[in-house]
Amino acid sequence: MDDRKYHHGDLRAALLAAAEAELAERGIEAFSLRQVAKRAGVSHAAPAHHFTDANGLLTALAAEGFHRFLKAQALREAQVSPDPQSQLVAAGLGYVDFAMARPALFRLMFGSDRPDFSDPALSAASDGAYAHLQDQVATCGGTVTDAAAVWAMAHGLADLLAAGRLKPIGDLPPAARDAVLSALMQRAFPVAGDDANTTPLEP
Amino acid sequence: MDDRKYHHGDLRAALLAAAEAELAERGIEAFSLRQVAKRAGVSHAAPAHHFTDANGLLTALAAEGFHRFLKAQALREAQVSPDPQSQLVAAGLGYVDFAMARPALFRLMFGSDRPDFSDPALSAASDGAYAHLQDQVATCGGTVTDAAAVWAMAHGLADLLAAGRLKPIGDLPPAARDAVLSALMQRAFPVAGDDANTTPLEP
DNA sequence: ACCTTTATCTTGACAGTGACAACATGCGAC
DNA sequence: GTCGCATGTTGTCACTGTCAAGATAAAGGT
Repeated sequence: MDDRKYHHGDLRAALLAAAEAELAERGIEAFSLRQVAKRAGVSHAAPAHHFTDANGLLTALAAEGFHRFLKAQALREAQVSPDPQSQLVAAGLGYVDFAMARPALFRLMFGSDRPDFSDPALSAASDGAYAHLQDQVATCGGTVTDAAAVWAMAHGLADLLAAGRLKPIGDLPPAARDAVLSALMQRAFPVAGDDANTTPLEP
Repeated sequence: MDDRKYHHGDLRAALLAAAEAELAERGIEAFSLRQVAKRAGVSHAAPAHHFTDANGLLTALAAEGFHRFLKAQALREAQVSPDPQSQLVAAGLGYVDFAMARPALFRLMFGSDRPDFSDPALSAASDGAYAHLQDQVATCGGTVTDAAAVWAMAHGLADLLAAGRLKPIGDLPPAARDAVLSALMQRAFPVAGDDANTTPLEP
């Protein structure tokens, strides 16, 4: 019944999938390379040929995570009107979607020292996510500080919700939750001309 | 020269201090119980008598962290006028202060599965921190949603700054940074009567 | 076709880790 | 004083990540 061949064919992808499953089930703190290998049905030293390190695997996984991260935002953006403000809020909702759907992966990407951010693939993926935000804020006519505000609000909501805090919001039905989150996102970047506290903080 | 006695005297406190130092130097991912014991000058199994587990030590450390966390906020609050708005913003600055001063401890408290939050001491400490925020927002006449907004903004800023992201803000000189952070905190909770986008989200 | 090179995977070893058990020490209650 | 028990130690076990050496098969040259 064991139809595995000596050469797996696409072990790299299989290991990434196994690693993500392990991450989701065990959490990042209990992550074990040998366990991942066992899950992929392969010897404990096999991963080293595709990812040099345990951290190497996590680095690749984080990079893949950032691509899915952008995809989650794109999904939300496609569902609203194309005006810049709506797009920005939608991206924020996608940010939270991702964090709640894959809390362990989210934590790996934003709250772990293990991924090597000097790795070209991860660095590029990470920078891409930041560039997307920056673009959106710029399109809205916002400053660097505005970008920081939006990012901080989205990230704070995402991180707290992923950690199971903020229950009053996390336990809301999806529609109601989206409404609250949208309102909160808009606080971070009030539309221009609202009132005094929206005067640009930077020239 | 080794004047240590068989019974340490206050090993519990020494272990907590050693653990915090290890956490700061090695990071949470490389945290090792045996290393902590060695640092405290004690055998590898000694910690088990004061904290049952490695996680038990981290739980106690997190609890202590929450107390310092509140202290960092109190420090800021004492430096501004006693009106509720200023106090709330000051608490946010204290939140960020703590995260930047002790990023590893911050991560242990807010982004780790290892501390046991069902532990009475940690639970109480954690609840205390949340209660403080809730009180402040209530004093300002804010709703539960307002509390979430303030919390998310402060937490997002703190987490991103602790992770070394948000460089444009993190690299600012303290005074300028405080100014920006204060402005961002105020976005999360615009003073009542500002304009339309501040209409309460909840009755 | 055959042989060589190379990538892929396995087996075996080693030091370090957390947890447990068995034992040593000495503080404090009586 | 001596005895109980909290406090520390030593020894061991299974597990982990990493490295080295060997096995297998795919690819490429002749």
